[in-house]
Amino acid sequence: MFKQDIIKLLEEPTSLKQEEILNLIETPPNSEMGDYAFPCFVLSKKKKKAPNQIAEDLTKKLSKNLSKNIEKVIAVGPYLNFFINKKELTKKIIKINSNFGKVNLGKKKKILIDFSGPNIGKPMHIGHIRSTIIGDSLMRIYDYLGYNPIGVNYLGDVGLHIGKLIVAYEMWLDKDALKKGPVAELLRLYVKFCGKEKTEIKEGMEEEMQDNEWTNKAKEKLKLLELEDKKTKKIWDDIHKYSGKGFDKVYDMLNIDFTETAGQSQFGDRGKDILTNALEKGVVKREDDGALYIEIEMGGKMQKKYVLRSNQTASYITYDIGAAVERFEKYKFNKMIYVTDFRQHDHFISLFMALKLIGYDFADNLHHLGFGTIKFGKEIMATRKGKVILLDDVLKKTIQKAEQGIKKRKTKGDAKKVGVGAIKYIVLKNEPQRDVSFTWENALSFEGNTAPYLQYSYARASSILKKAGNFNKGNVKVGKLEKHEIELIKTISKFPEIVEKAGENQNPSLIANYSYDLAKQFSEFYHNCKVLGDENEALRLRLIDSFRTTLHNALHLLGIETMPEM
RNA sequence: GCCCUUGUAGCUCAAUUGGAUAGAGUGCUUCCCUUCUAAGGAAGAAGUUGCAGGUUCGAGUCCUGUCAGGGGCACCA
Repeated sequence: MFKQDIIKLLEEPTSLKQEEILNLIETPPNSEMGDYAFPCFVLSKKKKKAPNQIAEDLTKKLSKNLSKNIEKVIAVGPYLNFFINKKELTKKIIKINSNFGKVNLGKKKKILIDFSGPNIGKPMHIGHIRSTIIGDSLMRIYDYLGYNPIGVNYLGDVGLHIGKLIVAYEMWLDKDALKKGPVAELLRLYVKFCGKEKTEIKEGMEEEMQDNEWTNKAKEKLKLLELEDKKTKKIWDDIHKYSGKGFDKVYDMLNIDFTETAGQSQFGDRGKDILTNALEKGVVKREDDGALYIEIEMGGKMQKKYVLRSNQTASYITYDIGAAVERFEKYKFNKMIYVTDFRQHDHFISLFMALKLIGYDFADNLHHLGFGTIKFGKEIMATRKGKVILLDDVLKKTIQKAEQGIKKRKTKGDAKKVGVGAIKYIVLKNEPQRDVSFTWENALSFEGNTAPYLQYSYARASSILKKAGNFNKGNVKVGKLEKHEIELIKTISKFPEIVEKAGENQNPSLIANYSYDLAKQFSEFYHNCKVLGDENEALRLRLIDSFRTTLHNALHLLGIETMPEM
């Protein structure tokens, strides 16, 4: 929080730019050494002096004109260590309000985030959920940073899996089951179809290349759908409707909203138009058999990227081109982030290049945030084989476990908030691009670095404030501070820069890790500093209140809810 | 074959974007509920950061090579 003071102090004597200094400033390994540190190595070349000597010289210079917020500077070897004025920091921290962490960095610029995008007909499993939860968290982070985030849910409603589902729907649908549990019934149909199909697959044969009775049936249905055959269309609409119900239930439970939900199928025609125009301009070329392609540089070589099939039907990239252009026209976004599995990375790179070549300059502002796979045991989940862990089941179990805990301690906690929070946190605490393994043991663990631990520390803080009743919210005298108080205050003060960094790096895990650090600092404080009845009660109540606000905001950015008791 | 990505404590992950003694959780061995919620706190054991070179004041982090896992290279999505 007082970094600016240090930068100002260093600017003149080091003749470095403010930004350079900011990047160099770091935190010493432990707080007895100082609160901020400036390493002098960079200066040693310029000044042709040993860094240790420079540190000492600077100490003498700076000590003369320290600001109110900086108490002391000392040289420790080649480092210049600053001690901030803890009383001043404390005064600031106890004054924070619910806006703490918000900053108008984005100036209302529009960021469109494409996330979740489940395939209709397939249930959401613990693998899909990563895009959903990361995307939602990014929305919240950019909102805090003063951007205007737009969330788009791009439903996968085209492709061979739809054809398969239609075949299965016609043959084996159990209507009652569909009404009772649409998601489960659609999954049953899909798995049954794939089971039949599988028995006919010859070893080593790729799915699309297959020429077996079942796959052909599915392709047949797709063709009918494209020709707008009424009966087929009706089934497709049903699948849309029923799986939509399943999705809504999940989004509702997870408390996730979208600005817009749109099926991929809506953008095929637009994509074709764009490509036809580009063909006239010569950017897109036609193969003898009628397929359209665009030449893209990949890995140093020019490669053909097909954008329309020879039978003139749209492929994945055709839809995406249409969708990107329509979105840009509709929202005039400054930036768009696609949040999907990292396996699609090459696809998005080609998409961006294709758009750029066709002449859309907004292509420069498109990003792909690819995240790793969720593995269960050693295997990746495959819906096809029915080898899925349904999100529904995971949530049900965690909520149940939370209920037991609440019952045991006879408090008023909200089991749903605890269970949902636990799952979100598991997804968010890891860096997006890494693969993560899902284990039931982790999902049901509520101790240590977990959301329930964070919520628990919030509840404890709330409990103290409740017992205190009305407390002084005006000026409080700040006396001598104890070690645990100082650590907590310092951790709270870091929150705003963590939010910025998370936005910059499109990485919610930074906030998750920070939240844990914050809660841990509070727990240590809680065990070491008595609040009620203590001579520092007034100040400590204010401090707890600030802690609670900060943790609440941090968890809000992760989409995790808090409660006063649990 | 080409390209991307990951390798850190038994397990799951951090490490201030190149900085000071690589930290947490979990599991294991102990201690603390007459004290603001024990979903908690304290202490201990546990590491050649896959391996080998290089770059420099300094490398878990950057470069090269190598080994191992995962993925991509379709007119599939």
